[in-house]
Amino acid sequence: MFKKVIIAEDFEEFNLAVQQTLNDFNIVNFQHAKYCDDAFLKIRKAIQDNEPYDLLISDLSFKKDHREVKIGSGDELIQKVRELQPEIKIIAYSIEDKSARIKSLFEDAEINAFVLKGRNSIEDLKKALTIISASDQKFISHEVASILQEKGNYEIDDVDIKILKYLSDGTSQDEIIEIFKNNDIKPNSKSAVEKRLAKLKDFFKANNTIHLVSITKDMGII
Amino acid sequence: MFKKVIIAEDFEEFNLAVQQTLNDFNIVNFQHAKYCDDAFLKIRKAIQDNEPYDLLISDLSFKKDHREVKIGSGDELIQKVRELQPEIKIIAYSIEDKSARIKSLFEDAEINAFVLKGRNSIEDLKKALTIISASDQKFISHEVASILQEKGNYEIDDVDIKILKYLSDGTSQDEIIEIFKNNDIKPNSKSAVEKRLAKLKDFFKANNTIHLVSITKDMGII
DNA sequence: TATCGGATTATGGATTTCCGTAAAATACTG
DNA sequence: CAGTATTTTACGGAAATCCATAATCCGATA
Repeated sequence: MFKKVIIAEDFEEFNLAVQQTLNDFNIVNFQHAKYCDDAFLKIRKAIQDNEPYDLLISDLSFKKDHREVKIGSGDELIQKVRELQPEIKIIAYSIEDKSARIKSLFEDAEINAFVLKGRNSIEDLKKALTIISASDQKFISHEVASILQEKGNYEIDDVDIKILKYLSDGTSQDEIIEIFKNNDIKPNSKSAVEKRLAKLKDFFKANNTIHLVSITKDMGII
Repeated sequence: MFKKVIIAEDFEEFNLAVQQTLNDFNIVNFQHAKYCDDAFLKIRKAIQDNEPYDLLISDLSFKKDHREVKIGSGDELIQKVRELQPEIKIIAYSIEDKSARIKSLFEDAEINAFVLKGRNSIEDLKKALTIISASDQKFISHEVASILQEKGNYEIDDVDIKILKYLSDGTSQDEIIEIFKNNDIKPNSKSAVEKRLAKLKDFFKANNTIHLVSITKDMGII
């Protein structure tokens, strides 16, 4: 079982529950941070002191408040920690159930477990701890397990997302093309953008561009 | 202080924290429900037994799962409870920070306190309990307090919302007009809908309709 | 009933988006 | 290098939306 754990979680309620769970596993050496920045600093410090953490339990969404932060989301924190300390085990612990985001966590940041906050999340957290401490097996809450099997959104690339984001931000297609040209983004012709939008509308079964933006917002893609 | 409390909250973590807080106030007679339906039944039963609750602490968003429910959100639960038992005190306890929703809770359902889940929510919960048990004063977490002062969205009516919802659902303006005509919704001409959209875009400072839908989605209006 | 004001509806032209076709550029293959 | 395939770009007409103006309806009031 894990010896030294760090929790990144802004809500007291979840912190309390996680700590209680760790106690149940007789893990007493843990710390928590309410901001991603703090968590990252602690992890780096621990490495320097040659006493690295062997598990990170991190929330994904952190509330913004008065404090200015460098790392604003758990996704970023996890990514940076994975680079800094590749062998650390990571549990994402979040209410997030958007497939795009979870998928990218497993594929890009290579998290070891995803525990969905919900009616029985503590149970899941215990399972995750048991499984990933004993092996390199992954764990994912069953409510969202299916999304890992989903045939990929691999057809949707970075440029598509950019277009969608700009659209949802009130930018017209003409303006987007201008921006793309000024920033040397590769397909930047009127018809290329139009074609991509047509493809996206087809893919997401959207009736029109408004619908498309609405759908992709709901799915957490933008 | 309150004698008999019911908590409607689907997350174990929050239930635990709230119950601990009640214990701190020496409130021992409380129950909790993970589904709105259950909470409502308990409240009704308590009235019939002549032992009504004097406080409801309710979350707003409840996760959907396999179980079929009649009351799907805290907003609905609160509304129904307020009708059933007008004198009960109600604390909304939620992560929700969309002004439209909070405002309507105070104005329509006349909740007594709104506690925002966040880094210091337990502190706020204690304040709310103290204040509303002793008087008819309202409490609202300071992070969202400002929105009650906001000049109203009173310019936006039911038809506006309908239009926005249909748009975000992929319906074209022409189709919306058709639907309005078939359902005898009062302004149902091309230009009336266009005029309303122009007004909304002006109000929300949206560049175009896509932007408008995106903004109103973010604000929780649709 | 006459008239005023506000809201709704009608109309038409400018702009933007939509969508199909075709040319041009680029990549890949033998 | 020729030939094929894929991607990007160009063009143009159809459709939808945007926007300003004008006509019409409808309730309130004296």
